[in-house]
Amino acid sequence: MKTSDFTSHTSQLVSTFTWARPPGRRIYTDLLTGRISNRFFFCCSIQSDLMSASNDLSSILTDANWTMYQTGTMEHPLTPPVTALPVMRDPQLTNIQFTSDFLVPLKWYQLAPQCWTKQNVLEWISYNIEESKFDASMLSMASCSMDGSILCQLSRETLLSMFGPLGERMYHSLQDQKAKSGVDDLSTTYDLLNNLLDDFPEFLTMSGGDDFKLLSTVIVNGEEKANDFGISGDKVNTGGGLTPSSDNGYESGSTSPDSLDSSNSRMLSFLNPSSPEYGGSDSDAELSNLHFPLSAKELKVEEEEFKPCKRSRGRPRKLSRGSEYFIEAKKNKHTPRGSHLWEFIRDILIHPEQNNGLMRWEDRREGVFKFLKSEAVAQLWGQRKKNSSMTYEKLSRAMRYYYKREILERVDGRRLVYKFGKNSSGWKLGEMAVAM
DNA sequence: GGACCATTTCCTGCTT
DNA sequence: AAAGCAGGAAATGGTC
Repeated sequence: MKTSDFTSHTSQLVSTFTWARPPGRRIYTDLLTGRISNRFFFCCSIQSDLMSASNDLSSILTDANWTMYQTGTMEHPLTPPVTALPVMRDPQLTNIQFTSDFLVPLKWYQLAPQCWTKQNVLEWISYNIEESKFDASMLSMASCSMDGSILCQLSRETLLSMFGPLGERMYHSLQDQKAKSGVDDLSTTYDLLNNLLDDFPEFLTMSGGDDFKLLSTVIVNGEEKANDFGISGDKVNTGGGLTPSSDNGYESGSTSPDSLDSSNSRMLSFLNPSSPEYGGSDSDAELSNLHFPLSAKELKVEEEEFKPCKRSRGRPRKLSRGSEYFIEAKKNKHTPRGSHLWEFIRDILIHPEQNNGLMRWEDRREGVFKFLKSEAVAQLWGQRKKNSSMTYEKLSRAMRYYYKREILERVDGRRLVYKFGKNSSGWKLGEMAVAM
């Protein structure tokens, strides 16, 4: 394979390892905040995920719509081949498949469920819906917003609850797929990527910008492996802050398609409620609220549905009836006390080895600091608060409230720069030394 | 159940 | 033009 070939298909490789690109952020956020109908969201969320994964923006959407609309007898595009799983025969290949020239993202039936991306999960759902002629209106939004690692954590009862009449089928389908894939996929994928990067060092430099990010850690049979690709800063963290994943061996990771790179979440697990350090679990609780009452025909996105609808001010209600089950599985306790925004910010700053370039001190002695990745910090804060629609704009409003309480002081004329005030604590070097 | 706190969300206007 | 800042207003979730 030539380097140029590799370059031209980078996004396809990346699609199997990353998801950090947020092209659908606005649409996604607008949906969560009620500006766009759920029906539109269904399409957008799929597209959003796909944009992050591939240059082909339409295939999964096409598949989903195909499923919803199709009444004939054509073969479904997501239908697994009748033949044996092609990829599982080759333990060297996991989320990517080599053809003569390219790297091609694999389908759900070619992967262990634990390795499924959100797209793969959607494909799997789509396939089963089609096979069973299931009415999609029964489906919970929660089922459309998780990746395989989360899916695999769900109990049979949760699946039954989530998929209703289709639950039994989905459960068995999942079990079948698990049984078919006894390969240590991620482990080999990790090694494979390492080898690829050895062979193609250019890859490290062509991933600049915000287009995508490599995973900095990979979970292998319940253990994360640090990325040792030697990249730092915006692209990849070099591996500090590893945390064990959840008990069953699968890390739930971030659940928002537009949110912070899950690697960042792990890097900052000390700040993350899903990490053992916090004892809670991260989830997109709001998503499970969003039952999309769509039938197949209703999936057509009508123009008027794009019009933003005005929503009420303030924080939207979190839970609705019917979603408790999924939330139950994800959420343990309420937010621990003492986890205020300014403390969250402080904790990022005082763990420089783990803050992954999110923020930095401008003047440590004076308590002046700067956001380097404002949206990423906001996303992380959103994860902490189980709020997938958090933005820097909102976070900064909360920050500005601290001026009055003198927890923060204004720093005029400098963007993204704040200063701790006299009512903040725990950031001064002296204080920290005492604390230790 | 209500008061209160700490945000969250939306908004308009302004500045960089 | 886009992003960020400022701050009012209204709303929520959690705690007491």
